[in-house]
Amino acid sequence: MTATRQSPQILQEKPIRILLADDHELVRDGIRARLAKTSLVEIVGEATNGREALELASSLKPDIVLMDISMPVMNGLEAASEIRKHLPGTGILVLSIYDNPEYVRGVVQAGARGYILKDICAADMITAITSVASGGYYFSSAVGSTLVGPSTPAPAEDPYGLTDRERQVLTAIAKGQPNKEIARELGISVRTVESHRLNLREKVGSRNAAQLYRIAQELNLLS
Amino acid sequence: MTATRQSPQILQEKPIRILLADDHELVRDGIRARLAKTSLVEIVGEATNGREALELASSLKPDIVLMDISMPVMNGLEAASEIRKHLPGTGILVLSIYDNPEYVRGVVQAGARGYILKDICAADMITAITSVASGGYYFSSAVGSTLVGPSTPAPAEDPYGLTDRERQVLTAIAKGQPNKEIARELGISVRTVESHRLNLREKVGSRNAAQLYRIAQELNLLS
DNA sequence: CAAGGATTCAGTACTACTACCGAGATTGAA
DNA sequence: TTCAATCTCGGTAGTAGTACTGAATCCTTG
Repeated sequence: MTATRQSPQILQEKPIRILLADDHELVRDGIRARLAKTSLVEIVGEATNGREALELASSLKPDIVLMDISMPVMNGLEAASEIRKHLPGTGILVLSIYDNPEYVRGVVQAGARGYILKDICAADMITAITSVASGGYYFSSAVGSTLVGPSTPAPAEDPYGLTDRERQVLTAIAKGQPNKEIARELGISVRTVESHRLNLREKVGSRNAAQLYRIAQELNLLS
Repeated sequence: MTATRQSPQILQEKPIRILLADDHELVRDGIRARLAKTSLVEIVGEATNGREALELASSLKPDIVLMDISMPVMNGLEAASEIRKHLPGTGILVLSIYDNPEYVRGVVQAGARGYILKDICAADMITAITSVASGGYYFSSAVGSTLVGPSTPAPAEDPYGLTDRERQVLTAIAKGQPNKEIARELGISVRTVESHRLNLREKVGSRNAAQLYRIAQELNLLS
């Protein structure tokens, strides 16, 4: 319930100590150049992979670890959860090139408190760092929206190649309606419904009605 | 894909224009006092309910609307979605006393880009405002963690009063196993499984196996 | 110990679903 | 037009689940 917060208070105080972790020197150079412009932050160390990040975080005890997800030896995700485990006070800010919702979720679950894209401008990057350092969460506009909502409203991919009619029938089955009722509702014979049912089970590879519910849900056919 | 961003760039630039919306004068006074300390932000208007906030937002075109959720006439949730609809460029930062995950989700779905608690310190409030003004998302540490994860891992309430054995059977049914198989697996007779099945359907009020899947899922019995 | 719930099992009859078979009508693409 | 897919419907048989009744065993709680 209570927020653990040792919050290094910012704004005009002492600089936020940052550990940089990215396997590309070019990226590190870029970040360093950007952050050099302000006295709000100070880079206290650099790592080129996840393991190194973890070790340096332990010894340097930075306020923030700013790191890439994809790194050799140990990726950012693993590194993040390790850091959270051993150094819960350290804020983790992930820098990524992907705006994939799944990535964002994964990263936050691993313990990161922020996710920014590499096309972020200098000012926003500092804002993000400040946010995380203050104990909050920060997300770039392109990825923040993905955090909310029922995970994936999913445009509903259909890997099974179901037909429209089959989808109708499947929906009814998932609602628990018996064939007779479905037939009445769709204005077709019970035998036809049975046909659809059989075809459905064949297509999705399930043994019985109970399993069809799962499929229906997978395809987002239920309200 | 591309982030829409008209980002008023911050830090040492012109102040962020804020519209304050809270039905309690005391709270507004507090916020005003806090924000007066910095030149980064400027309060351009105040509203005491959702409708007023919407109207003032339209006329004043602030960078940020900082508002409470619970307000008379039109609550913060409705106001947020209206503002997003009519003034998509305006950042909405919600100030609340509740750290309820559902609230946070709802608020973000309604269009807010930040959620902070009223016990936030002045510096963090400014950080939050800066974050939202820059096009990002900000969440207080106490609520940010609720954003991630499968909505509700739910400790699985059981409104049906199922017994342990029944739960076992239900799990198997939901996996699509026929009674015979369930019987073998649990080392009991098929008739017993049928009994459990019947009792289950009675307890949860469903007509057939397909519907039991839904219940199983509701109770979080599936991996 | 008595009471009650959970769990176990059985008989009987009926309904629903599954597994094959085949086949006509329609439609859109090659 | 020919072909393939979809949607339609039927026969027959077997399997699975539903609906009702009744009852024995075990375990816990009063």
